Amino acid sequence: MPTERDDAVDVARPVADADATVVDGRQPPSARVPLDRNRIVDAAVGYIDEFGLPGLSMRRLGGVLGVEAMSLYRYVSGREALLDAVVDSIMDQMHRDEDVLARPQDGWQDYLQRLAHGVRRVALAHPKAFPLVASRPPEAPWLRPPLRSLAWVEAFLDGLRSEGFNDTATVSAYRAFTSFLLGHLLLEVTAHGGDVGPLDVLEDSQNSQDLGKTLTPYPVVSRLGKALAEDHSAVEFEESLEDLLNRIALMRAES
Amino acid sequence: MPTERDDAVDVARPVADADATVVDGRQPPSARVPLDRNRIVDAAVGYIDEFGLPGLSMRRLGGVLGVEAMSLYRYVSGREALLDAVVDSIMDQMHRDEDVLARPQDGWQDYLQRLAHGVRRVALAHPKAFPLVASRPPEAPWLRPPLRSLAWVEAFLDGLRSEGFNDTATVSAYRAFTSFLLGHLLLEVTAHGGDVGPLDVLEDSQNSQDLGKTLTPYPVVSRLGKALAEDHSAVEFEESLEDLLNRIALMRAES
DNA sequence: CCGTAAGGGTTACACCGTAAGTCACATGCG
DNA sequence: CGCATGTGACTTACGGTGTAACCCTTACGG
Repeated sequence: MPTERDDAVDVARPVADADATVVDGRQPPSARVPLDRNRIVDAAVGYIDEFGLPGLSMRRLGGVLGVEAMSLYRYVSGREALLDAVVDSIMDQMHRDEDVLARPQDGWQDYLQRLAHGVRRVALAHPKAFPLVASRPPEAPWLRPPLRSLAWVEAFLDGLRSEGFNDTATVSAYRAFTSFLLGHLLLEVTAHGGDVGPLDVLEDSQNSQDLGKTLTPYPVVSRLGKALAEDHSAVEFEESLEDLLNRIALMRAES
Repeated sequence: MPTERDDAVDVARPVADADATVVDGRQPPSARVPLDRNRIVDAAVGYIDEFGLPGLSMRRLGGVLGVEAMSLYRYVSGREALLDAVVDSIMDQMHRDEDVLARPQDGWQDYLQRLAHGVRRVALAHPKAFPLVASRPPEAPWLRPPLRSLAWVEAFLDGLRSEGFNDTATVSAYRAFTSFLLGHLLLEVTAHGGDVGPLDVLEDSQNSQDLGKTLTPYPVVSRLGKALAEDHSAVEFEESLEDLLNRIALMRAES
């Protein structure tokens, strides 16, 4: 019994409702254009890139896809799983972008350089999404269900093993490399407006803009503020990466 | 038209309704024990430490404090502000724990060691909360409203300035130090059961535990899994920190 | 004794994730 | 051809969330 609610629904109803009983007979065979998991995940990534993670809801994502929220549940088991898939998708983007994950060919140093820059490029391409990636790392796959973005981990470990790293050196290098990327890119990305705050997207515009010289009890901070805000992090990334590679070289030698 | 919904509200109504008018006359002066912002924030920190960030809701937090959710809004302007306050509180805990933030006395190297270990101790003390801290760094205080955990930043910058670092070296050191801590501690903490990021799942216990030898298409990962899961990260922290200090020494010299 | 304001409770609303049921159509089989 | 079956999307419904707006009780200063 349809109960005819006061129908305040003002969203655009796509199609196929009011006249379902009429002849219609107009649709070519597959008018349904079934959505698939990839379309959903891609839409989610796009939404996060544009509006940020907090605004992403199942209903809203459904709206983007011209579909009711519940339809998504046929392809993703829930919001959490969707976010996992988003993380995976972003990480696998490296694989598509170019051969970042290919076995080392010019020695492990260049290999790690490629890897690092690949990840950095991905992070900067999705500043709003990267904190999400960072906050759910490969999910300790060696315990529990597994399945996060293991292709990356596998490529790293395998690549180093094939370059003369023994097991312990490989593991140490993995940890050093990972934490380096995590720290650097998180910092870089949040400086670039990658926020995690829930729904401030709309506008926070000007309030209390008369902070001309409001009392800041932190003199050094306020003096160095401009310098801190500046963005030569690309250079710093390069330098830190070089140091990291030196350290990894020591690990390899010590093995 | 209000339509008089079927009013099925069956929640337990607590107290203080039927007999409010009676004499009572028993309460000593301040029976209300007014809650204040600190009590709220502390309760929030405690809740996150115990149950994780995702489960924290205003109503639940109110319940912990024996208060209705809406009463919290008199002290914190909303959930987001509350989380900001939690981050601040955790960061300021360093200040209380001991004199981590005191000006350098044994040279800047020992100062930075103290700082690093102070932060690490805080991170390990609140593994469930640290990802939250990491995901909202000092909020680029030099732009916009400011006010995150600037005491820490100020201490760092001031400490280094007083130890012969010029401005650019100080800023570079700050960035290197911060990203180092971010990366290392995030990794360490999430390995220790730190919860996932911003606003996520409540609880998903064991499902599909029969992963006896499910097909893992990642041979190296599964072989090195045990080693990756092991936890000698304290040692690694120490070693990486030492290398970092060397790098910072170079920055100081180059200035 | 009466403002008056603060501390807290109560109601209401829009939105969220999602379990469960339904309906339209495509495709198989007899 | 008719009918069973399955699939993909829509609909309804429920409990939970953050929070705006209002109400009530108490404390206290005049």
